[in-house]
Amino acid sequence: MSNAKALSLLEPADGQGVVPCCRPLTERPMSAAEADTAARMFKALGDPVRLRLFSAVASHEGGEACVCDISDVGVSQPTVSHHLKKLKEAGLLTSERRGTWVYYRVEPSVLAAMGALLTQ
Amino acid sequence: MSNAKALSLLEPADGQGVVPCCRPLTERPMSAAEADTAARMFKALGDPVRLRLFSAVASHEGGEACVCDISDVGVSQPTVSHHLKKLKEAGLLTSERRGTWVYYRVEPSVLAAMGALLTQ
DNA sequence: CATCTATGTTGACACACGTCGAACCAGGGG
DNA sequence: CCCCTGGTTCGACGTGTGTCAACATAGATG
Repeated sequence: MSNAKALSLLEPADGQGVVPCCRPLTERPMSAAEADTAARMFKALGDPVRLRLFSAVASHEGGEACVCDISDVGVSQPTVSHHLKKLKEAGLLTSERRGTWVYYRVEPSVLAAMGALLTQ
Repeated sequence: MSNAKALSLLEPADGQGVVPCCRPLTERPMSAAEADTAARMFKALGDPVRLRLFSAVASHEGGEACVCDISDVGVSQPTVSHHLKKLKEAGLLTSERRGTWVYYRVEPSVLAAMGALLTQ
């Protein structure tokens, strides 16, 4: 469950954690490496079910949501679990088990980095 | 070649053209319909080659680029053409033939809408 | 321990996707 | 008219993806 920090758009900060990077993709042509990591995150949001799950977590009060709160998106429960895993692997979400339930929350710096990428 | 206005995140303006819409996906859970159209655009950017092509067009001087200017991304030329078509279908690019060459340019309002979606 | 609820994992399957070579279309010169 | 160059379309092939039912695991609770 350690989330492996994914392959985000983020550079490791000096000591720990991550910092936003990435200037707008309108500024200069992206390199192959940049495109590779960024595409992984866009791809994660490129499925309607995943996008709804991500939005549901992001907009939930307290910045986190239990699976039971957001699993009403029209697909089976295993499918929900599968998509949440994909979002986690892409570095967009983190998860934590507390008692009976598992809570997901968004990785805010990653969201910021993607937003910056699409700024003009 | 009329580009069919795609299924963008954009609402048709009163008279013509499109206007940015879409509040941040952190603001409230996306509906199925919203997620459907937005996911189509994220999906289009979810491939490294397409992302580089898009970035190359977006960052090219004059806001437009001939295919010959950007087709050096490591895949065959038919594949480049295929990806550009996908980006066009997603509403991210438009194309126009002028004489011998075909020029692509980004749909700026769409870029803005996607950026707004990822704002916190 | 037995059992119930909440999630995750596995295996299978149909379909979508990325890629290429070959064939094809559009203009611009000879 | 032929041919060259820039681009798109076609057909095929292997791989990836979304989905589900069935099974497995983690805590809570009796």
